[in-house]
Amino acid sequence: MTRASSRRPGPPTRTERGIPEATVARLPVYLRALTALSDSGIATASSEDLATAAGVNSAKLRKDLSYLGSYGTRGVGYDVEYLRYQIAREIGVTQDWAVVIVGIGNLGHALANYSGFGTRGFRIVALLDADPALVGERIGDMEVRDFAELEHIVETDRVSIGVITTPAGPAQEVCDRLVAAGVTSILNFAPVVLSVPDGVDIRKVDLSIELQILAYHEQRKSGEVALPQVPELPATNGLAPDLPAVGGGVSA
Amino acid sequence: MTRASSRRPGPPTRTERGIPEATVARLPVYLRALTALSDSGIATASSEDLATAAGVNSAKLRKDLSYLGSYGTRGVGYDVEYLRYQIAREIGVTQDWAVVIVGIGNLGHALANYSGFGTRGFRIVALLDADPALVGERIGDMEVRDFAELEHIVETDRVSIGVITTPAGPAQEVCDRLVAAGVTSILNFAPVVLSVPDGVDIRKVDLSIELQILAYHEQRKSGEVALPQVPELPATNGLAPDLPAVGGGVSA
DNA sequence: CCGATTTTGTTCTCACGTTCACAAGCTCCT
DNA sequence: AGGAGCTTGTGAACGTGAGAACAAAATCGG
Ligand SMILES: NC(=O)c1ccc[n+]([C@@H]2O[C@H](COP(=O)([O-])OP(=O)(O)OC[C@H]3O[C@@H](n4cnc5c(N)ncnc54)[C@H](O)[C@@H]3O)[C@@H](O)[C@H]2O)c1
Ligand SMILES: NC(=O)c1ccc[n+]([C@@H]2O[C@H](COP(=O)([O-])OP(=O)(O)OC[C@H]3O[C@@H](n4cnc5c(N)ncnc54)[C@H](O)[C@@H]3O)[C@@H](O)[C@H]2O)c1
Repeated sequence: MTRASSRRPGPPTRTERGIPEATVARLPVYLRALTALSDSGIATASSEDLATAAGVNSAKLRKDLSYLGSYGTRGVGYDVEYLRYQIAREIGVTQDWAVVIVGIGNLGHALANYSGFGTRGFRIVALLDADPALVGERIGDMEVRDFAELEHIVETDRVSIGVITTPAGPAQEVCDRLVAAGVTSILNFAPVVLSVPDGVDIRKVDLSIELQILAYHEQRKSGEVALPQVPELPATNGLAPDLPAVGGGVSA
Repeated sequence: MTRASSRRPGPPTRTERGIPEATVARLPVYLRALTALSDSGIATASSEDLATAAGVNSAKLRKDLSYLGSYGTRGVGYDVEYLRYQIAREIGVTQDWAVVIVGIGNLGHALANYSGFGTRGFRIVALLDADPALVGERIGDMEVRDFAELEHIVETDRVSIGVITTPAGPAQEVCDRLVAAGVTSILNFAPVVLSVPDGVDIRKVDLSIELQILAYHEQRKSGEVALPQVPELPATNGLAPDLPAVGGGVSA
């Protein structure tokens, strides 16, 4: 099977060319914490200070940073500006990435109005929508353009990141168009599972899911160990035979 | 959280009263997939079908579902309606949870206008803002109310979930007020690390972080193994001595 | 120049999460 | 009725991540 892939028997994945995904997800948090410290005029910070600012354990922070290299000074700590630059470089936000937003409804408007992206390594180069009534509307210093211009814009501005804020229905179709146009990273707000070819990264932001996760824990808090729990399994079976009459009998 | 852990030394965490966090985070995805199947008039689905719809591996899906109980039928699959109800019950969205949104700016407006929460187990009971100019504004069938009414509303409507969409500055203060008022679950959109007492759950949605994670992978794609990489470590040290002259000498 | 002190970088161990693989169990066909 | 064919539920192997602990390096005071 996958035995042929055993290159290094002893050393466990040296730094080589890969930072653990869990670490990658925390680097932006450290970056933000460092920026805050820098803005406060703090020049040096220990792993303990940084960990507190980032809301993590200091051992974890040190291990995370160690994947980037040895940027601290023992007995002293980390130079805030220097480390900030190193992390920004590692993430790739030392220069701006061009971004298009597709679907300028409620959420698209909010994103278009948000000023926080420009200061964090991203530049919104186009707001696209398929609705002719929206095309031409000005939002800040930008104008909503027709979704048909996608391919042209992606090529001209070398866009590699796309944000989908359309309804769930057209999301896959929009996604396919983005990929075909050359976009290789997608941030999806629509509540659907998008499928993309290899080589394209996709991340989703789903507010309903976040709330439902909170609800799960909330339920546990109130009921603690109580919970009606319902007849977990009726001794024999009784699964398919008797539907629990929740949403009414489904046709089909 | 890590309190009552050492109860059973031998058996590996029987179903008891705890579903792995990673599984909890996927249950809402399964719930949505089941709802979609149900809407399509499909009465039964195999783990393979479900896994495809949810965008996960079928073995993972089966293991996840096994934490809830034995709700499938071997050789057949899962009854869509039945399983949907069981998951909804486990998550706790068989009845609605009351939610307040604090900070009715760009993002707050978008959330207030969103109709998707009501159908997924949540009921927005109040839109709160500290800005007198906003108070009284109507959004859909709701009216923006003064943040000062928070305590009253939380008590009256038994609110347990709060959403923070204020700027980063006042977020911790708003968070403290929410907690003091009795809210025990918080969804935070402000780009800050909030600290809350034990017993309060907090989740964050951070768009800049999502984009930066995409940027990291994007950078890897283009440069592959290239990347200027910069003098990773100057042979000796050279860390603290020579600041990289990025932000100039800070007064610390 | 040396030892005390501080803090990093790393190693080790344990816990958690994912995937494979297959016996157990169900339905349907002959 | 009995076997063939599916599909679930789960034990076991494997991989990743978290945290404790500590040796290695750097500063500072004497
Ligand atoms: N608004 C929220 O707070 C919120 C919360 C959670 C999730 N979401 C999700 O985010 C997405 C957007 O939500 P919204 O409230 O902004 O919806 P919306 O209906 O206000 O906006 C959707 C926009 O997409 C455009 N659009 C539709 N089809 C298109 C296509 N094929 N190509 C280009 N543009 C197209 C529409 O013209 C519209 O302007 C939805 O999937 C929604 O489920 C929104
Ligand atoms: N808009 C976006 O697309 C977007 C994207 C990413 C992150 N965010 C974050 O989400 C948050 C909200 O963004 P926004 O664009 O809606 O900001 P915004 O400035 O439009 O709205 C903030 C609202 O909060 C209210 N507010 C301020 N202090 C308050 C207090 N103490 N109590 C109650 N209300 C208070 C303000 O009156 C205002 O209405 C910010 O933290 C922002 O960084 C927004």
